[in-house]
Amino acid sequence: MRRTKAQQRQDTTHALVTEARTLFARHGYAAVSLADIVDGVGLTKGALYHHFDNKAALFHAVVEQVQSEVAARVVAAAETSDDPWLRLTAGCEAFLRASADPDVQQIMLVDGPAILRWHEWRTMDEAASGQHLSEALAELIEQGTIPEQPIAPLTHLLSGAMNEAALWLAQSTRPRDLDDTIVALSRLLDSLRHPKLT
Amino acid sequence: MRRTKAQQRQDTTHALVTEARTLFARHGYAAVSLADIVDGVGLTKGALYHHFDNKAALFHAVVEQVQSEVAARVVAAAETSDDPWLRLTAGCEAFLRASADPDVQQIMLVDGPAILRWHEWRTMDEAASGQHLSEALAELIEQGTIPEQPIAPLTHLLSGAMNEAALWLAQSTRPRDLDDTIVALSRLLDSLRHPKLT
DNA sequence: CAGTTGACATACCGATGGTATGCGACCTAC
DNA sequence: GTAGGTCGCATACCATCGGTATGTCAACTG
Repeated sequence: MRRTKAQQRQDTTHALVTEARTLFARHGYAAVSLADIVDGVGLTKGALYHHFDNKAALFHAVVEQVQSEVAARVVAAAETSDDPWLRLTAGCEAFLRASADPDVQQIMLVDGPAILRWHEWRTMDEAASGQHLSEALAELIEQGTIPEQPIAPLTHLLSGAMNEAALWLAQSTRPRDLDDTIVALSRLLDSLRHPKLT
Repeated sequence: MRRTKAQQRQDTTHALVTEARTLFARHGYAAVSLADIVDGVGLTKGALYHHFDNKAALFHAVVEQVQSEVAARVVAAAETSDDPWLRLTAGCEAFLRASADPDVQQIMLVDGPAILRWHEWRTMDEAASGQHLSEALAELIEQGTIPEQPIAPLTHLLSGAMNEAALWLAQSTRPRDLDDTIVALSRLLDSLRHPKLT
């Protein structure tokens, strides 16, 4: 049962992040104490503070994990097609479905902006799923599918729309709501490549 | 200096809510202690707990105040016209401008969903600005300006888009971003009444 | 194998949200 | 108008929690 130090370090940090993720997702950041987390892994606060600067730093690691998983699912969905437009719509739909996960809900969308100050949260979100969204939009503009326009505002409008929709869907009881939302989102996206007739 | 008890009660609660709002908006909910709040008003925690069940209840009252102000501004903007479509767009634009207020930012959009559990926050937001949005959409469907479709998903998509856009605009340095966002939002809204040509 | 570093545990502290209780000003009933 | 009750608030206190200081034993390094 001899373990190398590097492996031991990786094991404990991973265990802490995993346990923290479970508790944060279930009860919310504020309602989870560090004692709850370390007890669940059979460690003490000394171990936690050896690997993380403070509670927020541990939460940061959890958010990184969750966001990377969401980003992976979005990318996987987008890569199923070569057509930039289909990649955009597929990515958006994949994001909505991924956000149905309660972990994503509470950690990424509810506690994330409040615990990490909003700017830091935005930076992380940008680096994860937001990145692909703005890239997809840029590509569509470049190839002339949607008209020339500033990308940043559009990215935030769409990203915010999907975030809020995901939160709403989480507590919705009617299964139809998910489909209705995807349809409504598709309509909005479609409007980009069928600009209004003036 | 005799005050009736009812007035005294109203005065102190109002003072507490006002002071709490200032501090919550400036430093965020978690960073403000109850001692900070009562010191600023010249009272003690005893007074606070006589009027509010706990810290979250005080925050709830603050959110109610902020949301009612935002709703008032939205309604005022919407009432300038009789045309349902103009009332929708004017309301949306007014919401975006109202959300530029740092109080609205931090309290309503960042801390709100995390402190009040999301469902409660959503209920309050629904009762305030969200109400007018869905009513406006319903009216437009009824009069045939936009096609028949489920209202709830659309409401949440648009509401989320504006919330996120407001947060982004708050830390944006370029003044043009606000105008660009309003334009982009108008495009999305316009797509509702100029459905895609199939 | 000696000395150092790293991975934790233990013990402790200050701050903070929350509670129990006491007191004086106001209000009501007679 | 005054006695008893209620209300508005202060004081004192408690438990918990995030964070720190320090000790200890295993693992690495020369």
